[in-house]
Amino acid sequence: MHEHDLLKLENQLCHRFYSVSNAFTRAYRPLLKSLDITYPQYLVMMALWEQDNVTISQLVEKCRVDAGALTLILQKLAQKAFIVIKPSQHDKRVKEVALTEKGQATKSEALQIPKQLLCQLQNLDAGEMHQLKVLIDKLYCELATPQDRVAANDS
Amino acid sequence: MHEHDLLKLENQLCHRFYSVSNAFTRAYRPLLKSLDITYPQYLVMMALWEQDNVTISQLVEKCRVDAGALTLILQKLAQKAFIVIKPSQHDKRVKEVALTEKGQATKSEALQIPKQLLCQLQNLDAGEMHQLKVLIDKLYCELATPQDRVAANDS
DNA sequence: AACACTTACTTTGTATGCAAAATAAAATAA
DNA sequence: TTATTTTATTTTGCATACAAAGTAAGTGTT
Repeated sequence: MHEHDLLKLENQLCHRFYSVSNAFTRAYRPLLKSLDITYPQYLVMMALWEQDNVTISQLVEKCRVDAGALTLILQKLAQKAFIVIKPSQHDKRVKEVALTEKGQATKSEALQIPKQLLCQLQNLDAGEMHQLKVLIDKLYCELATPQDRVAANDS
Repeated sequence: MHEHDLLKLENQLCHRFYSVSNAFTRAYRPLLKSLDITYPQYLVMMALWEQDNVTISQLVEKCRVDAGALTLILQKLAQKAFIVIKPSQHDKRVKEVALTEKGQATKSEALQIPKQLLCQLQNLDAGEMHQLKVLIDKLYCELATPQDRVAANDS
């Protein structure tokens, strides 16, 4: 590849991720509307449906959401009564996040979301989907900062 | 895949794009610092280095940046004297964006950016990189809204 | 126990991303 | 030509993303 081409938008992997990531957010918005949550809030809820009663640090690691942003996201989810945030008994620095009954009940509604979205992606077969995931995971490991990498390998 | 697994974070393609896209932005930040531009501003500059004297609509289409956000991004770039924005003679609705001498000169410095970032991605060989691009492009076509899709196919 | 050090989280300031409404100007219809 | 509709861009309001600074509460050392 010519040096000149290195700066072409078409050749940037980053721009593809930028475009697709934003497209995902837009695609999820109408599906999430009935649940009254945003896409980052949905990520947090998915993490909690998988494992309840976790600390904020654990959510940061699992969801890969910025800690500062997560503070606000959790406040919103608490306002909407999906979760409860309480300080830990053992360590007052730590806060534990737990699903409310409403939060747990919402999981069954949310099951429709991935199904509806997958309908939009019939173009990719299961093999391509898998390959994409493998390649992206490989990419993330190199791209992430050393701290992120440690966290990613732990899981 | 069990229905229960559909909501696992690990199985979400969207979460991978979310993580990697944000990781890219963080990875670019230190590299772009010496140029005094942010990552979205860098996307716009790349588009202009490829084709100068374009309209704002053309930049929206090529960069896939939100039009509302682009207004601010262009104002920032104009403040820093990378570009000049002037209304079109023929159609007063349209604005044309042109690189200044400083903006053009910055391209040679910017050539270092992709090189430095590729050094962080030695894990992926050229074939994998290509495969990744192909799969992501395929994905974008399905994921984008009808309007986006039209624009993507035009290019 | 007093000090330094680390951890968990929040706050702050700046920069988008997005939908929807608003503006202004051109194109089209009547 | 006047009214209607479309197009190009900006504005608005809300929700992150991020780095860096700040706060409070444990830990470790001496």
